[in-house]
Amino acid sequence: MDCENTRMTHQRRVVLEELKKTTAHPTADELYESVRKRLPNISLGTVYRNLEILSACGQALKLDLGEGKKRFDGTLDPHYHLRCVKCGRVIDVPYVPIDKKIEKQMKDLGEFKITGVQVHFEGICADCLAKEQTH
Amino acid sequence: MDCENTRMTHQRRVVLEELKKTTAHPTADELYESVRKRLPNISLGTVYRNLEILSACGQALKLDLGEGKKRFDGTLDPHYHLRCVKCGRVIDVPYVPIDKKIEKQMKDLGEFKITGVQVHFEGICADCLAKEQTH
DNA sequence: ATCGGTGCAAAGGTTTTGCAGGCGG
DNA sequence: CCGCCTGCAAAACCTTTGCACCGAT
Repeated sequence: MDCENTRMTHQRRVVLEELKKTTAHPTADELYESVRKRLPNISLGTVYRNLEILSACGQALKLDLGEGKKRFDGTLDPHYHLRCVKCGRVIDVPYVPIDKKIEKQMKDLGEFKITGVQVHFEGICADCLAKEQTH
Repeated sequence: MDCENTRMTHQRRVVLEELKKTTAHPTADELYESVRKRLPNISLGTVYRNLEILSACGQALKLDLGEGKKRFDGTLDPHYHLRCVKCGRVIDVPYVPIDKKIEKQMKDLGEFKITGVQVHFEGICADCLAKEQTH
């Protein structure tokens, strides 16, 4: 996509700002709700269009954790994600350089060229672990 | 889900058989088309319901590679998947035990309990690599 | 002034579901 | 027989898109 000819409109700026404010990995609709508090007239379509452009141009990450909807992330530093199977929350997992290891092991296979790896974890988050111990 | 009280109906059997026939990782709709050749009256809803039950009960795998639709896999032996960014095909990648390594490294983090890892690759398949060299 | 962006609403694609009848164990 | 399963169709969701107007550069 052509990232040169994009304009930083008010709407796009607010979408990006709201996304960077949170670590909750909001869906487009969730972000729409929080952006709407500042821009009551913004449309859901605009939020989708801006999230698409922002993620295509490297200013945000688009995540798909198999929930049937996409999530977005304003944190660009390398990290992984864990989806809590109890509460559904998506939390950040500190980066350890496993991508490279995987790719290195996989490179030997030779029948295809690997350009990227998606890694995400399933598990139980700290809050839900605590709840389990209480009961 | 309760896998004890499920019945092996004709439709369910054919869905599973057709899924096991292929390594193409069909979507629900693609599988519907191939099942329909044997059961012309089956409905798409039935295919969806059976794929849900079969994957919940460990007789098939449900894949989500971020395409906006799910794929299904009748091969239960451990293996990974690579989605070709050129042609969109999903091909099998032989298993090397990286899951365990990742989990081991991640276990030390302690703030959450990791129960599973999803790993999938992006790249260029053998066919598309061959085409690139021709041109 | 240009041309990308916006709001609105409709449409698109995938998946789920309510219902009445059918059939497997 | 009981109760899971089916076909059908509508609905539920998430996301994209056509259009006319607006506004960033």
